[in-house]
Amino acid sequence: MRIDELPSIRHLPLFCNMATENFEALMRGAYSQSFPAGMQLVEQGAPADFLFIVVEGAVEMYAGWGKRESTMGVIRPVGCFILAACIKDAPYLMSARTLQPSKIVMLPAPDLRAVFRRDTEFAVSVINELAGAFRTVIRHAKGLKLRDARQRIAAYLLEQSRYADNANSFVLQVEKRLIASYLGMTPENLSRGLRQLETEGVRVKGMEVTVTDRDRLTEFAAPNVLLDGPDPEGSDGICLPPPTAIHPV
Amino acid sequence: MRIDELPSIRHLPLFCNMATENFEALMRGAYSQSFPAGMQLVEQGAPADFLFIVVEGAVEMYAGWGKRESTMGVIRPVGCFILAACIKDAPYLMSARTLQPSKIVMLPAPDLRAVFRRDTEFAVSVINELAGAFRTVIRHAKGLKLRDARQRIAAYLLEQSRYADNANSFVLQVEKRLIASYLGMTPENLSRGLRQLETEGVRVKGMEVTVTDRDRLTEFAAPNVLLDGPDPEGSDGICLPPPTAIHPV
DNA sequence: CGAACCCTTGACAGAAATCAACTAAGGTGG
DNA sequence: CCACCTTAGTTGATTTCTGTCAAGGGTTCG
Repeated sequence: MRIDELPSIRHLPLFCNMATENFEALMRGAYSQSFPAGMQLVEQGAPADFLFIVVEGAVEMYAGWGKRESTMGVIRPVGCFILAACIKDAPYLMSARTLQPSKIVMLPAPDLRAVFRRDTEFAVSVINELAGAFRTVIRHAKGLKLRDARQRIAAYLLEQSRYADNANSFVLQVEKRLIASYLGMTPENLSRGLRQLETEGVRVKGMEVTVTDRDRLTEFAAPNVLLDGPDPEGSDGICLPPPTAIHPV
Repeated sequence: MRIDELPSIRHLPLFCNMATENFEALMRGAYSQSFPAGMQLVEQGAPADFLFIVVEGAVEMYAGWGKRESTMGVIRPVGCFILAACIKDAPYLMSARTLQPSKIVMLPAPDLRAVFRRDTEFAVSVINELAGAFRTVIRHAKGLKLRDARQRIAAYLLEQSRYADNANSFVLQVEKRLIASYLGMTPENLSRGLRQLETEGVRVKGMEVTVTDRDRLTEFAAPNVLLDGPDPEGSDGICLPPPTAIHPV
């Protein structure tokens, strides 16, 4: 475990309130490793031996069933994933692979389970992390069940705009086929949906999104704190990363 | 707070490991109340003032968006709901209403948050509850994204059969329109789906389900621990209650 | 007995997946 | 540097699935 990664991990909501002594104990058992893009880190169904922390790069969480596959989210620095499986000592429900060259820290799950039993502040942090992650997935499930494909796209774009300080122009951070999978549709359908949304106040050209009529788009998507935010509350792999704003000159 | 409900609550995984002193402190602030069927207990968006515990009866968790509504799960005795919102001190993401006359215990959320800070065993129980609930919703979301409607129905019936000790005949515990909503489809579609599944090894007549060809149904549904169980891991309103088996004479 | 309400069925319209073809961009290797 | 290959994205044609609307049967409950 290299020293230079410790501060950024220490600042994670999950670890920032625990006793230094316990944090250091936890980190003594940690591995740090760099992976190329496209490397599978976790296979769903495998025993949860490690908690993963993304220090650099990006990791896609996805789930498979037979030949089908669906993106569940993307983890960016600094965030952790598969916390719940480690706690329950149960098989991972999602697979993970790097989208870019990434630096990953792995904490042995038994150490994790031991530490929150003797560090209340850490236990409280874990509780908050899990409660937030739960709420994020509930929102995701609500979106899938209550909105149709075009409404999900519109709400997603509006949410991305909000993350980019309500900028009217911004750049998508991940491939469209990944966004499509995350939103529960095929890439073809996302493509067509984006085209159709041009009449609802948003134009997309390549990776660049421009909100042309915010009121109209807002009326169409009917965004809602109970479905779209205000903010990602937990990091356990159930949302996509925020975009970068394009600020007008 | 009546004395006679305490033992069953005390036996909940959430409370069974905490210090008696802390449990009693928690219960001193609790209200117990009986409600008729069809009573709305919680409205999504409201501040999370209470943790709810179902002592008798049944409670439906559902979410709405505009005019649409979707069932997220049913809580039966003895189970709790909206734990995550109480912990985050954030608005409820789901509404709740009684399906039957029900006896409900309500714990003030601030008490809850105070107690797990000073009772590590309780904190660990909360962690396990939330981790389980998270995994249950992830499974639900995976099912929605990876399976089509008929496959979801088949998997649901097979899961119900498993809960009924792998009985080949059992009785559904909730209205079909509620099951339909939970599975993310209209009642009409569920009805047609059930009809079509007669060629895949299961027959449904009224509320009674009979598995006529388990191998065939299993092949069709391709059930999987990463999607369907083994068991509900958390109770926070994201699954439907198990059926009762009909044992052959 | 009537009034709801649930469930079912049919007919239809709309949505989404699939299949196929084509473009464009990026990377590789000669 | 260019030819080639791979892959993401788009578009169109088609089929399949799903929701909607409407009607009728059955049940429960007042």
